[in-house]
Amino acid sequence: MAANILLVEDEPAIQELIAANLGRAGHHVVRAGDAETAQRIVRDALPDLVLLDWMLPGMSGIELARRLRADERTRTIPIIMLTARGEEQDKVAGLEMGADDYITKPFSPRELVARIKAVLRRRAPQATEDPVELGGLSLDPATHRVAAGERPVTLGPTEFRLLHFLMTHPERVHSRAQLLDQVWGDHVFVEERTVDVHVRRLRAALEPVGHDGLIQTVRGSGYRLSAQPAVAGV
Amino acid sequence: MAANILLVEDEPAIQELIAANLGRAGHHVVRAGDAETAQRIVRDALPDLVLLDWMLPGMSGIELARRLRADERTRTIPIIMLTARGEEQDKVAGLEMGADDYITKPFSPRELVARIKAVLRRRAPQATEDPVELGGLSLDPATHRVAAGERPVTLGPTEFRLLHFLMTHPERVHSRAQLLDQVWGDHVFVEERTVDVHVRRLRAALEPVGHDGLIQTVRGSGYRLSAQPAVAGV
DNA sequence: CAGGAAATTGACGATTTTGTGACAGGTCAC
DNA sequence: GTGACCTGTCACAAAATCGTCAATTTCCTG
Repeated sequence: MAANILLVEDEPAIQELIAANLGRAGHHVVRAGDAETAQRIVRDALPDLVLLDWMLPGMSGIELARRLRADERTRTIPIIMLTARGEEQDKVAGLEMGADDYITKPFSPRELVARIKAVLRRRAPQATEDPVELGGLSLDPATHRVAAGERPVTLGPTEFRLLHFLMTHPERVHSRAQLLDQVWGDHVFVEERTVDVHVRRLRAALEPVGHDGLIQTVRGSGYRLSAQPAVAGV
Repeated sequence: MAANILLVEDEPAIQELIAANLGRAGHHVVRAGDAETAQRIVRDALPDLVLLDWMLPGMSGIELARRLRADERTRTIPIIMLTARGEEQDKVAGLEMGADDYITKPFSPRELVARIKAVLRRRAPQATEDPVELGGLSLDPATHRVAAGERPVTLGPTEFRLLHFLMTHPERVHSRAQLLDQVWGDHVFVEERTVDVHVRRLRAALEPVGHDGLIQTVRGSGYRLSAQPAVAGV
């Protein structure tokens, strides 16, 4: 249950206190004093969870949260907000922004650790930065490129993440609900049928480069990416 | 995705509101106004999930949660806490107690339904995920594939579940009623003859790949899957 | 060997699930 | 601004699957 946690907090004393407690709980903590630094660290280190103070000098916490949610690589990283008492409207804004939880200062270390545990438990591990290759189709998270042999494939952010997940978990059938969890993140509320639409868009992008049978429909269950054809004819 | 949900809430108005929303989402809701009643219902009905208000007359929600976690049979039933704003310390206790999630009042029906779905989903992966192999026939729930040696077999969802059940319970005779319970679910109302039809469809799919005698009819009793020939005679 | 119960089979309409095209908002770079 | 994406949701079309029935066939009993 140990995790890499990025702590974004401008007050040194509080930063120290929290870091000490998280360290004692077995987590590895990286700290940032402002949102800009935090943003860079997130991109570089892709932590498992971000503990985010709402009141920051410069870019606000809420703005940082928005940006993390806007970037497809960081979209699914859980965020826990730290808010001062009485900033009710901020909480609402934060939750709408896609924060997974919030905690009001002052809080007990015990509570903080418990919430982190709960949030992490909700999320399945995934997302590597390594390039993936499968049946002539290659995808590189770092450069954000997809290619079928020589020919490049252009995808929207969501289709890219969807394909990335499918390629890193091939052969297996994924229900629409699981795909929503893994690709969209479990804090979003979207219709399951939305998955169908994105699968269709992905198929449409893959078909002209000769990968039409790649994503298969398993009726009643979900979708599966497989190099093998769904049925071997004859 | 429909589930049996136990709602533990003492305030009639809220109880009504939540129950209505869950009902609309396709869940079957049983209600309890206090922890003692709830405890009895859990033991009798073993619901799929417990929605538990923290503030209850008599035994508190937290105490109920503790007892559910202490009992072997109820230990794995997911619990979602309903808390009022500001009951911070209770949340901590609840999460440490093993609640799977919590939601703060007031909440939107949509969010509640979404969280329930998420929790049930996480609980979903069962031990039924293991591949089965029997007499040259293999079935893998994870990839949703069936193959006789090299040759793939295509099945509809119901035939797939039927074959899965038969392969995990081979050499035993199952009555039509038992098969309906196990494969269709014990709540559906379908004719027993329907089982015959699906057995036939399954046989039809298995026969071209050399597994014709696999599913045997036991006249007057039901069906049996066996690698052994039906009769030793002749 | 006849009678009848039990099981198989083919057909068919109803239902469920998935594919598709369109559309209204929203975001972002210019 | 504004125009080029991207997204999530619909409504409808297309396809696959389901459950039931009635006609047959099989099999046991007496």
